[in-house]
Amino acid sequence: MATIRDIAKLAGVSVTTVSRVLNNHPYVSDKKKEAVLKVIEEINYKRNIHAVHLSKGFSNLIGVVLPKIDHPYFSSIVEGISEEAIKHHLQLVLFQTNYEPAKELEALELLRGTLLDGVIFCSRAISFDVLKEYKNAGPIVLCEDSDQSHFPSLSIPHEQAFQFGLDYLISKGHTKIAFTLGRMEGPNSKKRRKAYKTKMKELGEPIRSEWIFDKCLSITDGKQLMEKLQHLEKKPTAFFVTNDQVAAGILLSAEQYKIKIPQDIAILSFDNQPIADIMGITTIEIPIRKMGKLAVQSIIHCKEKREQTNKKMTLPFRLIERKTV
Amino acid sequence: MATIRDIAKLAGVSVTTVSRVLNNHPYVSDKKKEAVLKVIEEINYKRNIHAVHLSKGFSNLIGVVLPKIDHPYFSSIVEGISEEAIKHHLQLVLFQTNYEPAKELEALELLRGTLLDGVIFCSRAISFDVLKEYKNAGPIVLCEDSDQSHFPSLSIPHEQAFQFGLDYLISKGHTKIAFTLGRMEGPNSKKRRKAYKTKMKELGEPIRSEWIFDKCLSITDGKQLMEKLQHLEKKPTAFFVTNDQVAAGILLSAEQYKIKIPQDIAILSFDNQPIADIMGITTIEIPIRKMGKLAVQSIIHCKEKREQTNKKMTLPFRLIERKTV
DNA sequence: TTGTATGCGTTATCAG
DNA sequence: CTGATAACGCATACAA
Repeated sequence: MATIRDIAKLAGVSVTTVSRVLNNHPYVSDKKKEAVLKVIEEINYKRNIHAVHLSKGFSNLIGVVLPKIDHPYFSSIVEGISEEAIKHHLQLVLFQTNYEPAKELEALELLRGTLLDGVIFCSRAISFDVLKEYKNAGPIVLCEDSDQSHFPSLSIPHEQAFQFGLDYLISKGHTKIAFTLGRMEGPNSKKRRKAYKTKMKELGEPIRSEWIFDKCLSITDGKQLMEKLQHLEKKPTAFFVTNDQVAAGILLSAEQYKIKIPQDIAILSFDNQPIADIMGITTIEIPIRKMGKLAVQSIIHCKEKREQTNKKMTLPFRLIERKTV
Repeated sequence: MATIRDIAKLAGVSVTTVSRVLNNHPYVSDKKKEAVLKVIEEINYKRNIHAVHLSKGFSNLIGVVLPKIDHPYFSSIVEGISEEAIKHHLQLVLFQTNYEPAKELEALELLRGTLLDGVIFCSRAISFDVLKEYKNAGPIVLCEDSDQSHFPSLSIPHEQAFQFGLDYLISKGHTKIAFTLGRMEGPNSKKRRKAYKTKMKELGEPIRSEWIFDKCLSITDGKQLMEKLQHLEKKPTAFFVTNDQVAAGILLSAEQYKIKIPQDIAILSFDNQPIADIMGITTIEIPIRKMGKLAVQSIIHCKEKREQTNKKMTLPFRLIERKTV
């Protein structure tokens, strides 16, 4: 492989001049610049990026940590991240973790090893205490509704949004409300549970643990939910679900159980993905792509200012009324 | 940041010994090894990965090129790739291209610049001639039904599969068959078109260009298709569509047009994603995740043997009969 | 405007 | 088993 030294020799200049040309620095005479460019073209030179990284001390690579890329919520975030990253000439390194802490740590270790200029956690399983150990490893941003003040975070206000949704269901006459969560112990789920508890207390309704369904993320989970519903002694009149996928699963299997929506059961979900539009699902929109973009901007901000921010960024949500409530 | 030199000094050994310990080389006395490990632990040393990469000449990073991550087909491939990559301690660098050649070239340039140890094209827009220029840059694998013999490729036999699907529709009494494609000029689409042409000729049916729909990829595209169908003078009795998403879109909007499936129109699609199961879509299964896994294995093979293979790998497909034909 | 010399942090070579 | 030293390829103070 040819190096800048080879180029320098062939073009009759110094390596510095070659480097300057390569990096579009000023103070290079047109003549020499041309000579260098010519040689580069001739021998089809490409610079060794590892050497650039080592020398500069950074890489333009950022890590994206998520449990599963094959889910609309996460692939939407990544799409947002990707769009913004391209603008800033950043490359994305994907960490599909299945919520295994070891995999999440891998990303953090690479951050510390300076392979990554920053890490975006779309969701996480590792504890806060572990995360804090990497506080100084580089920029980290969390896409979750977080109360901590160590890392920047990015989310809709889940508690408020969930309360808002409950109020909407209540305004439609529902008091018997069941709900689903993606991951019971996830930060966002905790907020949702809290909102539920508060609101049920207000209503004077009991908290029925059998009306809280964990690990509901996919369209398949929604379908299975309908089966579980059959075995419920006391049935709710409304379902407030994790996301549009779950809602879609419910809708698609409602017919076989002779359940009419919204007459028998109302469905309210989160996200507002295309499927919600097509199936007429009433949902609370989350600006998922926007979250991705802001996450990248946050990383860049930390990188440029060389400072660790811990800004909590709250994004707006809004109700999209359609036909399931 | 601490370096191995610091460690060496603190532990009273040479940098070589430190390096040996770091890389689990033999021929290090337990005593020195322990001393080194102790210092490493104490100062919380992490090695600089750029330096490792520069020194070793490779990076354990592979590029994944795709138009859009937010589509079940592509996120499934990536999931397969990811699963296999983890086993081999490879990290994935994502290139979301929107089929812009410049973005695809970026991945290839990084391959040439040795940042990437290999590149997997899940789909591509650049021409073959351009691609060939990177033949020697490193391992490249194509997830497409390809006739070329320069790069390894990985796909179901699209022409055969499409013929098979047509035969199935024909066996069910259909001869008026329309179809959709993701990208008219994509390699896989070309095969499908070819199969269609052949089969229609056999049947003595004319090729109606208005029965061929391009750019159908998403659930939304499927929905729009139903609207377009209304304006067709002569209507088909069956639709053979790009993937399950399109099929789902059709099914979900059929009702509003008072179209019964399969009575009025039969639907056959590709992929066999979860939504096909839930909606009862008859589909031709493509082992998408498997493709991702094999792609990684192919890259690794090239890397290890230091040889460019050009093996064309053909994966099996199979019909999943459900309720739409 | 140009070039020399040195640093970036690790691994590999080879002599001991 | 151990260590000095030379790569790896580029960027950049500093000197000219």
